[in-house]
Amino acid sequence: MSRETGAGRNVRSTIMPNLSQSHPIVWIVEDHEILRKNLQRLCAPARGLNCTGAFANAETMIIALRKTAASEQPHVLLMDVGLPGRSGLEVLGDVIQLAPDCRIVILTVFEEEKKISAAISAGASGYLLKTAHPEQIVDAIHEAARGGSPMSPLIAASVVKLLAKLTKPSQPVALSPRELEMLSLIVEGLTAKEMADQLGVSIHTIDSHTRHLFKKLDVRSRAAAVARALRERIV
Amino acid sequence: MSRETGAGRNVRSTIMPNLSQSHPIVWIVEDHEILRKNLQRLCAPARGLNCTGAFANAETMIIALRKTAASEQPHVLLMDVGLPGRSGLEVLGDVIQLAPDCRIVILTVFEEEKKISAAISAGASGYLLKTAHPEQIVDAIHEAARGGSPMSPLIAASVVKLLAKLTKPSQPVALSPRELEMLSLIVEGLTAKEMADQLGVSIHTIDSHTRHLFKKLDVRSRAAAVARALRERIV
DNA sequence: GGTCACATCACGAGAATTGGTGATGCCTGA
DNA sequence: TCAGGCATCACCAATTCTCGTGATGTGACC
Repeated sequence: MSRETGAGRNVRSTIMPNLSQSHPIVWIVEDHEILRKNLQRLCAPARGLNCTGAFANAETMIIALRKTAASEQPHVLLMDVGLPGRSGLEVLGDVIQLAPDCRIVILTVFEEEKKISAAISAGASGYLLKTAHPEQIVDAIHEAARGGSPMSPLIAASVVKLLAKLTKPSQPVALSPRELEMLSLIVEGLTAKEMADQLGVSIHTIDSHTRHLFKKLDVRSRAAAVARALRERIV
Repeated sequence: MSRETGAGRNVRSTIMPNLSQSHPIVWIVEDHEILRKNLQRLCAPARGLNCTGAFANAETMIIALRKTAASEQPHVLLMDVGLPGRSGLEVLGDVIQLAPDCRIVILTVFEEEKKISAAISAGASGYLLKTAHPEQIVDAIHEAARGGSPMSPLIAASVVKLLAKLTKPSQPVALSPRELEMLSLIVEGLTAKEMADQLGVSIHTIDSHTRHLFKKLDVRSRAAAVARALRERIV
């Protein structure tokens, strides 16, 4: 997807070099030197980009970022998160702290769900497979600068799968309205007495409903009931 | 995914005997007639696609799907989920039930987070904005058939935002390792005695830890502790 | 009209939880 | 060396929860 849509984006930059100020500032973190140089070349004014920093590792990038004035901070940070595993995602927090508006695009080889979700939690915006074509990378950087989250379809598939897992309703248990109410109040942390007061019924009633609820949920304690309720999104 | 099928059915099999077999079968649901015809034209063998169904609404599509042999079911279903709001996402469950291997690509106008997450929960794979270019749509269908989840960067941004919200660690409470263990076991539904047995310590110890835990979590019951733990992803 | 699910209420016993208070030993960092 | 955090254990009292076994009334459904 994302063909070269940017036809009219910045063809004029070759004619009017000053316009490069409006080009997204791009920083690159990539340990492989040749790849880094290639990426750097790719983010040229001719493509509407302005690469002002390229680093071999995340640490030096952070150090540089610390010394950079807000106006010169990158709009998009293209980060290789390779096999090493370390040194990549850990610094995302620092980046966000130092440059809250910087969009982070991860460049990765594998599509491990774990790493992807970790990267998202850490604040990354886009995810590209290293197999992406140069034009796709350029497009992605522009999309990211524009507030989008460019990602390779295969990575997106992982993200979708994850999100589906996290949001699926899954309410196989049929609870009566009253039982559902019990469950909600228990989850709220109320004691049986408080529930009775709040609902204006006797504690015995609460007790009875609760026991039916337990039977349906197949649990033997309020704590376990809460666990089931929250995990299966019943409440 | 599962492309092995498609044996007969193509009129042009006389002309291009075997080629179209490898083309993903595409179905389209789009109420706007002109748009539908355009999409239909787009999914042509020349682009490596094989559109065998185009419907004005989801209901007729489902009816058709019910009558379709597994081997002729679509590999990719392109669905317009327009303003009506209804009639779109509700049927996704049916589609998945009838054709589990069918990848569903949503074509939408807006990027509402709610609808997007609803669609994902319902089982959609890809999400395109209607502003996408024809070639992007074709690309997306191929990506979907290949198991990917093509999505417009803006939509992906919503998805990422959602996922980030759902997976953010948020552990402002500093618990000791032992207290964390208590919490985990409580969430598992164990009683204090069971915890004591499992950990090989006295129930008094469990008791004490649990009370410290409660103090830190600012709760007064195991149920409430479980609620906090799960809601804030402490466990 | 009978059955069934549901909401309501009740008693009683035993188990579990919670809340004080206090003590001992271990380890770590200042 | 010493304070402080942590894990461990203990006793005691009050409260709460869990469970068994009831009961009544109401509405839905066949």
